[in-house]
Amino acid sequence: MRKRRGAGRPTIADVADKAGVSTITVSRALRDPAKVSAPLRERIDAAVRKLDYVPHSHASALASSRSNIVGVIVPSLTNNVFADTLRAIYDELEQGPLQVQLGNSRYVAAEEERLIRIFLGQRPAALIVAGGDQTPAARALLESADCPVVQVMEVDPDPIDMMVGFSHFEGGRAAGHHLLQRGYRRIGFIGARMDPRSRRRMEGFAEALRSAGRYDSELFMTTTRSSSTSLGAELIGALRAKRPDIEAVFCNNDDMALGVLFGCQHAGLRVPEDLGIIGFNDLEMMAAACPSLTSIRTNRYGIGKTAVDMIRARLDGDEPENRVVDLGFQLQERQSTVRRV
Amino acid sequence: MRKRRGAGRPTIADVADKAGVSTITVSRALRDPAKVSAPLRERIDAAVRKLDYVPHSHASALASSRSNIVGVIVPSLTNNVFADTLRAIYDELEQGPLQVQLGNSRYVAAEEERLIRIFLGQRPAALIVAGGDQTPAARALLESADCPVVQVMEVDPDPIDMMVGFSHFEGGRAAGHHLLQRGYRRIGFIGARMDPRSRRRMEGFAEALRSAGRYDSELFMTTTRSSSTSLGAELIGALRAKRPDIEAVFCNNDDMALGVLFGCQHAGLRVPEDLGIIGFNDLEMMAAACPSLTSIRTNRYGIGKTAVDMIRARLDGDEPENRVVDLGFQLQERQSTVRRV
DNA sequence: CCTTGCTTTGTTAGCGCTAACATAATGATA
DNA sequence: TATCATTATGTTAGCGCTAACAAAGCAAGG
Repeated sequence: MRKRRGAGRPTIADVADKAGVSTITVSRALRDPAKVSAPLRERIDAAVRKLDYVPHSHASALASSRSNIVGVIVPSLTNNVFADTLRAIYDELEQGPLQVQLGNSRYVAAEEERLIRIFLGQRPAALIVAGGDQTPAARALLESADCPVVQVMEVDPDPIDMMVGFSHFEGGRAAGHHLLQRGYRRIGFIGARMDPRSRRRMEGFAEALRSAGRYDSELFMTTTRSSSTSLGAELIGALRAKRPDIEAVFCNNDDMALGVLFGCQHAGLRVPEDLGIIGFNDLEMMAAACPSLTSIRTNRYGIGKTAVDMIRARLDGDEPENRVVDLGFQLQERQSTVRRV
Repeated sequence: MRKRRGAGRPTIADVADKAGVSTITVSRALRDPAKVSAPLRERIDAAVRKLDYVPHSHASALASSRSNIVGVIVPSLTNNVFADTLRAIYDELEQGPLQVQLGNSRYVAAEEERLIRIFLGQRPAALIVAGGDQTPAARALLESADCPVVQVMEVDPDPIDMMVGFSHFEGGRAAGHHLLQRGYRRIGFIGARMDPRSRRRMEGFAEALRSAGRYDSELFMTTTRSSSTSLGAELIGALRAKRPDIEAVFCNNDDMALGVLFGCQHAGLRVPEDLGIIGFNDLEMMAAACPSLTSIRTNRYGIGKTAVDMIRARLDGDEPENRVVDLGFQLQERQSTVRRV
């Protein structure tokens, strides 16, 4: 006789045998208990426990053309910003049967497209992608995907499907207004990586300065190198070498801002007296730093939570009220921008 | 007639038709091209490209009882330590067909066990789990898993299967020796979370002090709260309130160490003159800080890379030379422990 | 009592792929 | 040339689950 394959773990048929029902009844009892009468449900649950049965997710996915996988594509694993959002997604999905599959696009659009292709090949239950700057091909793929798609971290009037985040442009503008209001005049910008979101922050910031007649492109310094604390220290050094008269600087994220602070301390400059500093994201360390650092607080955890809520709603058949949710930001004013007059 | 299901994307049968071969030949051409003659291979490749065929990973997993999923279970998503290791895993696996499935146990052993169960239900190609402190049930599950299992971040003479990391006990001991060698006498410890690895660091540290007759339990302060920069500042404040004579402190990680530095700065204490500080992990910011912070450098990226290498070797049928790889650590001495005599 | 409509359970036939076995084609050897 | 070993391809039967349809059970209404 031909050998049987697999034969390791108990299958739904074993559970059905033990409970004295058909396999489809077991299937229903596990996926939608309301569809099965109480006594059968109990017998089935008992059999499941006794056999230590774990449904074979691949078989389920194949039979139903729908997996329990939520694909998540982020551009970085080491960036705390995404870590918080990811943590929220994991926390939220933990309750249900959905599993996260995480992809790292490393800020490369082509890589993101490749990941979208792979994920779609697995018929995911839903997809979460960071940002709104997909390649046209990637966007087309996502638009024709027959599952909910949530773009996170940004807002845009024209989402692929659903979207939750905030306006980076407005965040940058708020940073600019804050420094102007504090009386700073020669105001600069330091930006690393300069992905599309950082660029929009910079544009909003420049816009604020421009509308006050304070925009000076010489005080803007950017690089495509990835952001880090030491890079922040390095760039403020370079910027001050070129323009020692700079009074305040907006950093495209908090790591850079912390680096600027360290750079000032190493150079013997006082913050905020000699240089005002404002960061972006308001990571936990910003409040602890000495002096504490002003930043634009963003609700990264809330973004992840909302994304999952939107997916859940859609999977339950409800249409979310708004396809685009703006979670906003708050300016957290701290010592690093308190200018003595 | 009964409706057909699925019917969306092209299947392997479509490719086989187009190339004029059988499905199994297509299957072989895709998985192991050497098994198929060159002309057929080319016809098949052309058909794959023309149809934009993506293999259905669930069907493959079901048929072969083996998925292309590498399950990774870490206790935290926001801890930079794991982020670096994860990044290495993603970087390495990107080349091949293997996909990462990431689980977050949040430092809860029962949650880790649950995740192991779920992952095993998917017949993963391999599993990577953080640390060596699984519950007995979890350990039993992993021992009977018919796939490679790598425990990362630690070393232990008795691995479940394979292991790569370093000795936290020795790391702690090195920190202790360093402070002693620098002439510090009243030496303390600050630890948050106090997961098993932090505890082993503390034990190694205490061992070093004890062997020099310098161990003073009053100078050790721990909490189960999760570590953060502000918590570091808070704890050093509490410790100094109790024992103003403390001269140096080892922190169970770098976030705490940075917080201790900030706490000292807020309190007007000089580092290292009034207090020496040494951290653990040597995150990027440690070198940039002012003063720069001494730390124990660990090779987190290397751990992830090595874990994948070990898995690859095993899947290729080779037995790795060593089932336990110790990647060690280096003491990075910086300004925060330079004591003037 | 039968009909109607609902709920609960079962039967059957795949989902798309690959393991195992079968066979044909090729080359090497006696 | 016949025989055997090897390689290249094909046939068949599932992997474990669920969609679609079928049927049985039950209550309410006429």
